[in-house]
Amino acid sequence: MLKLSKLTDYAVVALVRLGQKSEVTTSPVLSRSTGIPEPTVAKVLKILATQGIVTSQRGARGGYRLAQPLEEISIAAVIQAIDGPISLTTCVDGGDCDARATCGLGGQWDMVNAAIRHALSAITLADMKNHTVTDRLGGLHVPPVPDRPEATA
Amino acid sequence: MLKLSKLTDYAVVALVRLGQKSEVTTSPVLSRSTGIPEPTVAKVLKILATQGIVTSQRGARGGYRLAQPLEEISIAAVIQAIDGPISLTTCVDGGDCDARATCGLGGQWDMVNAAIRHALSAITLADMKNHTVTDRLGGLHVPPVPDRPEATA
DNA sequence: AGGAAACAGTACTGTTCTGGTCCAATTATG
DNA sequence: CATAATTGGACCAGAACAGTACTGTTTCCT
Ligand code: FES
Ligand code: FES
Repeated sequence: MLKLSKLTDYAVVALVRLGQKSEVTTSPVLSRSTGIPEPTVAKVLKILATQGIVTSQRGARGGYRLAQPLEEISIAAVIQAIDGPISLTTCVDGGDCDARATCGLGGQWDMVNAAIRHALSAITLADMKNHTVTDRLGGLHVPPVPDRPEATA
Repeated sequence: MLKLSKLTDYAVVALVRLGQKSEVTTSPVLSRSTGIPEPTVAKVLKILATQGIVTSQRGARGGYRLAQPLEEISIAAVIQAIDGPISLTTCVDGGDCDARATCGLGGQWDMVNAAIRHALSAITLADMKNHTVTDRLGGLHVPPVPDRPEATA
């Protein structure tokens, strides 16, 4: 459905909230603060820790902290941390496609894929927090769209 | 994984190949021409027919034909026909999100979502065929990313 | 008219992936 | 040193997806 997992959405929310705290924060605290179920936010933070998005402190009095400021973390980074690499089609980047030889459209998907990746890389968590996404989107608004004839059912 | 279904990939391949034929073409022929397994290409074409992307001719000597020229069919249209609507997060467009009230970042995802949708709408199947995707991509390359917003924390 | 070719629709099955839960390892505290 | 707090990693259930198979309907050719 071309949708990213709910975990990724939660990750963004948790990270933005975490960026507003200056001290190490535990999963339960973030859960209450964001409204995300506690086990889920815990899992998300765990994954983000392995990917280096946040740093973790084990043991009592432990918790999580951002490894980088919000401005340095892009949406794409979060998506890749949770959802895995951004690959629109399975063919890109050496996927095992049966029709690779005969499909005809060579690395065209790679281009589209790279475009999406760039777009998502341009938006940071700070943009999400400050609601300045619209501002950033001016760059990727694709003005030259002459006509958009939808499928006439 | 932020990837669209393999069926969608096949759909694009089949449509491009179909656009190169001027006559009605059958599923088996398209299968041999593209390398996609015959049952799969049949299924894809069936779906595309219901969505009005292609027109079908039943009976012997039947087959499929494009309902519109390749230049008029956008990638987004194909994706929506096969994969369903493009909604990056479940929250957009009235999804049932538990943390809707507390998540803080309001409709920010909607903006990102709309940007992706626009980008995919700007690329047509003809671009895929003619390998002119890179050309179109100039519009959504997001050059203005130089300035990082100041840390408000 | 009869048979063959091709699409239409449905249903089924196997697999993958997501989302969520549980228990073990680790560290500060008293 | 014992305890409590907190992360880390493994595990399991559910859903979504891809692929396949079958039956029915329509149309052309003989
Ligand atoms: S490589 Fe997968 S369809 Fe072309
Ligand atoms: S509405 Fe779903 S996380 Fe904000």
